[in-house]
Amino acid sequence: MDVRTICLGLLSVAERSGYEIKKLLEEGPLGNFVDASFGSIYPALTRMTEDGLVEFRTEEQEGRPDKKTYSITPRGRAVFREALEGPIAPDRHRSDFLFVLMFADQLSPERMTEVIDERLAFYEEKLREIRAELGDGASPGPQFVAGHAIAIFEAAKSYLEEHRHTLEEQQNQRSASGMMAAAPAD
Amino acid sequence: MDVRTICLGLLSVAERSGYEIKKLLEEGPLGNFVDASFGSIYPALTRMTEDGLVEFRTEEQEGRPDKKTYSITPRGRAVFREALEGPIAPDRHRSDFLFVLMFADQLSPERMTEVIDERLAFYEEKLREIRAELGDGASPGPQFVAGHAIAIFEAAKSYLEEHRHTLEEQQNQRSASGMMAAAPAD
DNA sequence: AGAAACATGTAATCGGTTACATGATTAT
DNA sequence: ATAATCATGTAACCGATTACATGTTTCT
Repeated sequence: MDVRTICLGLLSVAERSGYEIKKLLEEGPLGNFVDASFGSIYPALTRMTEDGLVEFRTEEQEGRPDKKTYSITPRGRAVFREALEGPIAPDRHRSDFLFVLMFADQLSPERMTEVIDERLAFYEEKLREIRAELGDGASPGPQFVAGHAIAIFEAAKSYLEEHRHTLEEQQNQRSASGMMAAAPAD
Repeated sequence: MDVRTICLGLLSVAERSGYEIKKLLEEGPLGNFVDASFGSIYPALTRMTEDGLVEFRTEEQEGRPDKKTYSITPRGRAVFREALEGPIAPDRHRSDFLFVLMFADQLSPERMTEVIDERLAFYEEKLREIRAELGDGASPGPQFVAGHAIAIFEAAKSYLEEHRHTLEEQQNQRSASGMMAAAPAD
């Protein structure tokens, strides 16, 4: 999903400024699965205005740049509808954390404990965050997405809690066997 | 994690060619959480050879380009160790699927059913795939990563199965209420 | 006093993808 | 026959990130 489609989607629900779009992507349920920076949002909005997919109204403000509130045009809606009906690209879940754990046997016991504990703390905070946001008034779409985020964070957390010992036990063996080191098997 | 570190990691376990690295990233447990294309792997390997992090031995072959089998050098190992000890970037999970479901109320019932059924089929295939790969002989790291993939795919699958009705019921309501259409609330 | 929120925009850079180039062997 | 696997490499392109530029108000 490119930044243009993302903006179009958010604007299909309500009119918003570029700044507000960024905030929604940081804080909303979508925050966990979609991302875009100011440096991509503002140019996308400008370009889509040229293409007639969105239009904006300027609200004058003191002390700040004038706020540009964008709304989607009928053409924009049509383009977005096509995006919703077209093929959906597969998820891409990149995890440096899991990459690091792949090489568990090269980690010191302290490092292992550190990264795992940090991760668990992260999951807990994330879960608290999402549950706080999740007011009961949300419509089905956002509600579903937030719930999905909770489901997978919880699954990841439980898995880590229940299986960390498989990584930590090995650590003990390595410590126990002294300085034999050398490259382990695949 | 950049491509260089990824290659270094795989080479820290055993010597491999660029082609084999690509295959491991497609098929191994890491396949779900790490990615790199030939167009980035080959240049990375060349550059790391120049930097003395890896070295290669050429195996002559007929009918194909000579195979270059890379192995990690002590300096490469040191660099990789540093990467393992440095800060771990947060996961980035991008999902066009969830983006689309965010706008559930703009989807036709047929489309909704289609995307959900496709997704469930995808989860099932993916799970079969991972379980097939997951020989019992794997070392703790890879075993953990594969298990993690299974855990989150299963969680996602269950969540979708158990909550798809929240999206589909709304669809019925829309159908029932006729052609009232118009923009829904946030 | 200082940080964070509000608000938009541009330019340089960059890592990575896609497509191209080449071509035999093996499995379906 | 045709597709897939094996095998490396380059070049063009591209979307996006990061940093820069500017400046007030409000919260801590």
